[in-house]
Amino acid sequence: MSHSDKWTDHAQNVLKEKGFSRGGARDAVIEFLGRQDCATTAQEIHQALGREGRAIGIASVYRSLEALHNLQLVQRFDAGDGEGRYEAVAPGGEHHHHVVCDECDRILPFEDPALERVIDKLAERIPYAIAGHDVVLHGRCPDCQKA
Amino acid sequence: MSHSDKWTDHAQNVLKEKGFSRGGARDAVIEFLGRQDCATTAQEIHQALGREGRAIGIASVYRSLEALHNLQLVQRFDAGDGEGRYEAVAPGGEHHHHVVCDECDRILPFEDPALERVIDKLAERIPYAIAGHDVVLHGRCPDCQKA
DNA sequence: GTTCCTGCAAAATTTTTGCATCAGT
DNA sequence: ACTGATGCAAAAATTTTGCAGGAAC
Repeated sequence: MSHSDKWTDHAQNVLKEKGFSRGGARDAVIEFLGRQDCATTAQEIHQALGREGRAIGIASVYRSLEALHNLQLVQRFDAGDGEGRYEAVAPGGEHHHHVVCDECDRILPFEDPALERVIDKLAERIPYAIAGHDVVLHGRCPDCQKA
Repeated sequence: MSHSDKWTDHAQNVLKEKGFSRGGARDAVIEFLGRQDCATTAQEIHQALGREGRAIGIASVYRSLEALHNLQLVQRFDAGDGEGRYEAVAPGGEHHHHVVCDECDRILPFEDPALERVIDKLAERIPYAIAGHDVVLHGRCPDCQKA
């Protein structure tokens, strides 16, 4: 069982537990998210599924993402362009963050255990019940530095 | 000279250096940002200035924010609701981050030197020229935990 | 006087919602 | 059958853009 299968199964299980009925549109969104290795926008998901011959309504994409986000199965963040980006959250909590090129908008994922430790630690002294976090670095990618 | 005066002056100086002409709308936005202690949305800025009797066009708010952001005088981030939030960036680079309540959207700023150190360190091994960063924690605020 | 800023209105985007219909249970 | 998911279209909200008039230099 691959990593993505693990997440898609987990997501479907949680949805079933919460009393959701299954449907083709949300299944397609879940399957798509399960095989991405970085965040995608709702519009990208919609277009990609359309190209694959599994066209679904854009409203269903948003409704699926909303449901998955409410159940903390997907993480939402904004790379700085006002377009929401979504990605699967592994059940174990392992996850990555993003560096965004301010010129070409290219996004690179990265992970850093020390960063996670520091955030977990500072979360303890904040009076909120912390459920998650996003870190977005901004800068110029190697290609744009050359230019 | 207060902290906010320092930033507004700095911002105006940078704009002048870069060849911008001065104008009432952008002045109002800069003055407003200079006296906020946390991030505000473009719409909030527009409405607040209107209430103060200094109504300016919403387009000018966006154009001012865009110019200030390009010059790295303001930082933009998204609390998770798809509405961009902007705040002044101190010349020295000192800054804070945000915790957002997923239920009531209340935002609390916080700062953590250890977090800054870890981010500066990991930025070294990323092939981007890092210019800034945002950290957004998500959770439930004290009031929403009670409810 | 020339250039840049501003405001208004229109447009473009992203996201949400109403409603009829269809699929899952 | 009943409930919930889906698609389409309309609407809402945010942000961008064109253009004419006015302020800054």
